[in-house]
Parts: sequence; structure tokens; C-alpha cells
Amino acid sequence: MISPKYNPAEVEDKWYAHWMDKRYFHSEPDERPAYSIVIPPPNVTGVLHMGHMLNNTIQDILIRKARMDGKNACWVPGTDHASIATEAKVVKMLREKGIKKGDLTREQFLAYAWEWKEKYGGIILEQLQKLGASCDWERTAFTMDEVRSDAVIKVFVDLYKKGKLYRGNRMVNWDPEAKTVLSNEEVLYSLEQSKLFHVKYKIEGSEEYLVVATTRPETIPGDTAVAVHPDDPRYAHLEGKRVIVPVIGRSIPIIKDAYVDMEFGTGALKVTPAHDVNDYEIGNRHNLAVIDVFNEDGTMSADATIYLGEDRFVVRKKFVKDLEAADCIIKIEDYQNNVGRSERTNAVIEPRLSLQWYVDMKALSTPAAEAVASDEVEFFPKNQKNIYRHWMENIKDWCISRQLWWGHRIPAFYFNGDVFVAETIDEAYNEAKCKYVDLKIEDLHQDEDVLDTWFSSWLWPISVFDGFKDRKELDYYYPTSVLVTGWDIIFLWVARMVMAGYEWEHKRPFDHVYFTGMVRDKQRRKMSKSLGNSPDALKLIEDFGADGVRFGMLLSSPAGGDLLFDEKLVEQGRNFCNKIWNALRLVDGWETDENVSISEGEMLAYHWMVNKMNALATDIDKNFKEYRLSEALMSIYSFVWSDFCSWYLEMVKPNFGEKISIKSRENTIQIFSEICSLMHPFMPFVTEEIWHQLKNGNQDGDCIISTFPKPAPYDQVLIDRVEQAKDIITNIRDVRNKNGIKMKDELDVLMIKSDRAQALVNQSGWPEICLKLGNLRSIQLSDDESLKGIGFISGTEKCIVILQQEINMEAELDEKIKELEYQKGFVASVQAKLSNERFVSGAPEAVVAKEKAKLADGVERIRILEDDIRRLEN
RNA sequence: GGGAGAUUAGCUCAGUUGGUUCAGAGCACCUCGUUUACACCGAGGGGGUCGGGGGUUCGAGCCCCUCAUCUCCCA
Repeated sequence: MISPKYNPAEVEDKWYAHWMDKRYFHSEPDERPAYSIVIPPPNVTGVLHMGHMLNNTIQDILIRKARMDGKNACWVPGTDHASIATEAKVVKMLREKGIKKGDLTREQFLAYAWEWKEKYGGIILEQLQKLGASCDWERTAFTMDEVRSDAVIKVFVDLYKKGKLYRGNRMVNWDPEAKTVLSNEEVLYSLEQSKLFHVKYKIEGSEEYLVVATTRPETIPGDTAVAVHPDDPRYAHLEGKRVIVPVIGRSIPIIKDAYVDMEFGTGALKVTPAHDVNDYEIGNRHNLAVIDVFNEDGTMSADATIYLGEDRFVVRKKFVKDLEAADCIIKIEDYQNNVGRSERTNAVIEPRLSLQWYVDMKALSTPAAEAVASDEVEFFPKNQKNIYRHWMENIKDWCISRQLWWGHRIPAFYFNGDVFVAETIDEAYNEAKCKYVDLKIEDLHQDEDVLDTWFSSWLWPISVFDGFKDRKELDYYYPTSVLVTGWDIIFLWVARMVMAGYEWEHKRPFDHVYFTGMVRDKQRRKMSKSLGNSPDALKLIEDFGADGVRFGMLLSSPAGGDLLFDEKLVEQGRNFCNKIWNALRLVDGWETDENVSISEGEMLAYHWMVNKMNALATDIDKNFKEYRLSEALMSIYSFVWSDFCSWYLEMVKPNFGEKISIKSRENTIQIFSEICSLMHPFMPFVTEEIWHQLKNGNQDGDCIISTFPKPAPYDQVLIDRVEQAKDIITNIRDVRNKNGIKMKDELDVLMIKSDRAQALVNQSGWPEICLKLGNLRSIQLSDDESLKGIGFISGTEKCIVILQQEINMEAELDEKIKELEYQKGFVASVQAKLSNERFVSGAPEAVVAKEKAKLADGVERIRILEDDIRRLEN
């Protein structure tokens, strides 16, 4: 006995284990065409969130479809070491244990970090399995495992040797909390409420003073000049003079620089070269000293001369008090400015002068920009192309060193101010010995820093196939077929992978990029831990089933568009599972009788389904090619729920107490099985279960490796005839509803004679379907339009439901008049078109022919309506 | 300051090179219904003139201009 409710928990784990057991997810190069996807590696110690669910559901759909299409499908999973994020977590964990990172050696710290990774590293992958992800788990990679680490080191050395990688002293984005530099892409800017302080700088040897507006008074100890615009008449007389830094008492020059915006504040700018990118450039132009007033953790340095060791934001308040006490504050305004924060720690970024490693991006960007512009790498949706191009055209060098321990240590070795870059210390030593003959290997000192996480992820499509060492797999799987990722990491990751692909493989890393939207809540807010608006992914799977969740995530998620998550959607998915589950119950309960033969109506219903399925497969094929997955799913949904369950099953289901023919049951099971295949990529668990139930244990193979329905020719005429039967039945049901006629009361229906009407009733099985679903005694042709009853028009056919009882003439008349008005307007517009000489001669023949047909149909309907109205009025 | 995108039913969104009876889907809503798969259900229904204005065209939700509003990215 099958339960009336589908219970996902009972089937999901069972089938996942079965698939694993059969190694369906595993791929090895063979003679079939490859279809490969590399997973965007989630943070190794992260947990599954809504973004992952959306992203990985899409990848799983694509990979399962490819597998069913007979391709060698390979989805490579893995995790990212996520340098900053993971190190921050480990530091926090240690702090809770009372251990300070500063008290540990590098080796000790890394031991803790690896331990942490071993403990939590597998969680997110297990969660992906709950979702149904059909990854080749035998290939699971990690950005810091041996193969991937070797690739990183090799690439670093290679770029250095090619002169595309260098070390430079520049202004960087400093994260004082993580105590590391960040790339531009890791800094997020947003408008924040702050204050603008107007501060007096006394002019040396005068009672006069200059007023400078600043949002950052705590950097005043680092001022080395005050700048005004060269054309500013207000300050022309101050040429060559100097001012005194308030409270600090140091004397600094007044300089002229065109960078200054005369409109902003007072038109005078304090110049702090150590703590602002623009000030740094002004400082360079005017040979100004650089006074760094902060330590690496954002506290005041010895050079600040005040508040040594106190935090920059505490000092801001204290120093403003000092300024007020010295009568140096003119006013304090509320002010909104753009504040940069660390993507990972959310700390306010401090611009800082620092010696770091950079990749020369101009050297790498040209082929990468060209590849996307020419659609060699094709973006879905297209509009991301512009954003990509804009970034490529304004590309800045990539700062890749990080002052962290968890990551790939930079393979640069130093001695006496010289740097030797090599894959191993031995190689570096050999190189160094050429210059320093007496050098001992212990004298070489390796760079303390590690590389940006993305410096390993940008190699992912190559490195997961061990492509830097062995070409065997790479030649088969590369370029990968498609990359599925969020648009938020287009620069951090996608663009850089394209560059790496061309740099080392001279080939694109993937044919297509499918950008998913961000998952947001109903109020359009990003899902985030701090807002607490992110549903627990695993709980959702528990409550609604993996298939229900997959359905819900996908249904309202066109490429690139944000997804407003609403539990209603997964509810719909769960209901859908239950619907087909109950279709199974129905079919399962049918008893066959070999003495019963299939009826004409059942045959027609079957042919209708087969043709409709072919039409649907054609449509879905097109939608898949354009990555319109939510549309594909939507059309499957309405086909299954409406056409299959509401119409087909009702057409063939035996009457109460009767049995079904063997043939009709077989037909139904065949269609149902194909529907399972069609749905499988989207909803793998429920379809696998039903697939097997349908075969009553006589399983030949599994749904997961069945053939996905392919586009095939279909008979549109036959489809249209059954669709018209549906239309007539719906009209009859409407007549019943409006006139309070019970479903169980049989009715007689007439169709007014016409060629079309004749063809319909002559279609084998057609009248039978109408009788069964309309609960009619008869449906016949007639010449007599004046018969008593309620008329309606289906297509161009007039039908009459014969009624003995009195009918509501007035309502009937109103409806007809309304309909007539609409038809008249419609015909008028078509006529206007057709009487326009320029339309008839200008438009394609087919369009004109269609317009003519529209006109004829409209005229026919008007004739019927006018007749009806005349009769009703009498 | 520079750039991208959006505005279609109460809500969330489709609408693919301008031409099928094109104004759609899902949800929500209204009426009816406990017929032997399913109330996580069935039958039926109402609802928008496609942000405003202008233009191109035989023909515009779709192309162009303009205004308004909103979102995002970059600096």
C-alpha cells in the first residue's frame, strides 16, 4: 500500500546511496563527448546557505541532464581554504581557548588550523549530498591540497620569470583587524553617517588661520602639508607660508595642487600622505614626508606622538576634545561619506603604504577581454558582458600577498636585500649561490606572507584535473562546459579564471558562464547571518524534501535575476512532489483485465500525450540551450499537473469498479516513466522512486541514467483537436457552474454543423473523451441553431448545451453582447490592417495569411453571436 | 562623479529577431465542491493597457528620444 502523502525522508538517502553504490557520478575519460563542470569551491569550514543551494541545484540539473543525454558528465567538487575567513575563525577559536595567535609559532598555528579543517572541512560537502548533488566525489579537491598547492607555486614562479609579477611599495587596503592587506575587490564601500570637522590651522608668524575640513581628525598628527588650489583667490596671499599642526605644534608648508576641490569644505585640504591614496600622490608630487601614525592593528604608533597604542576610533573622539580645548574646532557637521570595509572582517579599511607582491594584470587581460567580447566565452545573461568589459578596461594590478599564515606561502627567498623566486628552497639556493658563493642555505629566508585565496581559485578549472603536471585528463575535460556562479564574484573569480585559462592553456576555461542572482528575502535584503533572515538550508530540506526545495529555488530564478526567497515556493515544490506521488497511487491501484480492450478515447488520449510530450521536449531543449531553466521547469510543471494529471489520467481512468485494459495501463506507465525522465534533473529523488515503483521492481536500469526525452516531430492537428475538446469541456463545466447543474447530471450537447465540427466528431475517440469528462449523454451535430439551451463558442464552433429548465436570459444576453463588442473591435482592427495597402504589400506573406484567417474566424463568430442575441431578445 | 539595469495583474516575475486570438505564469483572491489518487485536492471565475510623454513603423509591451522613480556596480 502506498502512503497518501509523499515522504521524502524515506526515499532520499536510499537513492543517494544507491547512486553512489553504482558509481553513476564517477567519470573517467572515454570515447563519449565530455560535459564538465567545476564547482565554485565553498569555504572549507562553511555551512550550506541559500546561495549554495541555488547555485548547486542549477549545476546538478545541468550535469544530470547531460548525463541523461549520453554525455560523459563530470562535476568536480571541492573546497576553498578561504585564507582570511578560515584564519579568522581559527584565531577566534584559539582566543576562546585562551590562546593568542601571537604566542604561537607559524608551525603551531598551522597545526591548529589543519586540525580545524579536518574537523569541519567535510560538512558542507555532506550537505550538498543531502541536496542531491551528483558530484564525482572521488575527485574532491581542496585548494590547499598537494596537487593544487604545487600548481600555485609553479604559477607564481612562472609569472615571476615572465616578468608579470613584481614586488612593489604602494598604497594598499589594510585590514587592521585581520592585519593583512586586501585586494581592491575584497573591499566593500557603502555610505555611512559620519561627521565633518572644521579645524583651524594657525598660520605661522601671523594671527590668521586656515580652516580645513576633515572626516578623520585622528590622522592630523600625520599631516605634512595643507594644500589649496592654485587658482583659488582666497588663498593666493598665503603662497610660501607655513601653518602649525593644531595641538601637535609641528610646522608644515602650504602647497598648491590642482587636485584640491575648491568647492569642497573650505577649499583647503590637509595632506596626510600615509593615510590617503590621493594625499599620497600629492605627497609624491611635492616631495612631502610620510608619517605613518598607525600600527598594523589600527592603534596609534610612536610616530603619532600622542595616544600611543590607543585605537584609531577612540583617539578620534579624544583628539577632537583636545582640539576643542585648544579652540581649534570651528564647527562639526553631520556628513555622509563612502566608507570601505573588509569583505571578511567588516573592519574599516585603512589606506597604508606597504611592500607587497602584485600581478601585472594589463599583461594578462588582453586575451581575456577579447574572449568575452567575441563570445568565445559566452555569458548568460548577456548584460554581464558590459560590466566585465568595463572592469577589464580599467584593470588595476592585483595585490596577491597577505599577512596571514593559513594559505600558500610565497615562494620568494631573501638574502641581503636580494630576492630569489623558485619552487623550492633548494632551487632558490642554487640560484643565490651564483651571486653569493659562500651562502649557506640557512641564510635564505622565505617570505613570511601567503597568497590571496583567489590566487589558487583562479587556477581551479585547470588544477582540479592536475593540469599543470599531467595533460591526460585536462585534454579530455578542458575547456569545461559551463561555470555556474553568482555575479558578485565576476571580478574576484570569473575574470581571473579566464585570464589564467589563456595564460597557461591558451584556451578558455569554460564555454559558458551562467550567472545566478543573489538570494534575498521578501524585503529584498541580502540573506545574512547578522540579519537572521536566512532560513536554515538543512531544515528546509527536512521540512519540504530536497526535491521540493530544488523546485522552489529554481522556479522563480531566471539567470542573473535576484531570487526573492519565499517559503511559499518550496511549499509549491513539496505539493508538486505530492501530486505526482498521488498520480502514482492512482496508476498503481488500477487492476487490469485481459478481456477489456483499449477504447478509442484512451487511444486518442495516449496519442495526444505522446505528441504533446514531443512538442514539450522540443521546447525544453530550446530552453536548456539558452539556460532558461526556470522556464523549462515551469512548462514541465504545467504539463505534468495539468495535461497529465488533470486531463490525461481523467480521460483513461476506469470508472468505479471497472478494470483497465492491459494496453492502456502500459501506455500510461510508459508516459509516466518518460515524465520521470523529464523531471529527473530537477527533482531527482521523487522521480527515481516513482520510476522504480512503476516498474514494480522489474527495474531495467535507473531513472538517473534513462534517456532524457529528445525533441521529436509532433502532429499539431491532432493536438489541436484534443485541445478543443478540453475547451468545450471547460465551457460545459462553466455552464454547469453558472446554472447550478451538478456534475453527476448528464447533459446533451449539440455542435452546429461545419467542416471543422464534422472533423472533430469524426476523429476517432474524440466524442468519447467529451462524453466522459463532460459527463454527457450525447454530443452530436445539428443544423438547428434555434434549439433551447445555452450556447457557447469554441474556436469557430457553436455548441449548445440542451437545457430543459428555465435559463437566466438576461445574464446570458449580457454576456453575449459583451463578447460581440469585443469581437467587433477585434475584427475592425484586423480589417484596418488588411485594407492598408502598405501592410498587404509590406508584411510577409505568412503574416498576411494569418491576418486573413483571423478575420474570417472573427466574422464567423460575430455571425453566431448576432444570431444568438436575436433569438434571446425574442 | 562614471557606468549598468529595471519599471507589465494585489505580490514575484516571463514575454526569445517588432506581426500567431498576445497582454501571460505562479502565488494570492472570489464562487462551487468532501465523485472511489491527491484539501499538500478538484471544477470554474474575476483582475493589468505594459511608469508618464513624444517619436519611428502598415503594425510597438518589444526600437528611438525625453521625464520620473527605483536598484546595483565602479570611483
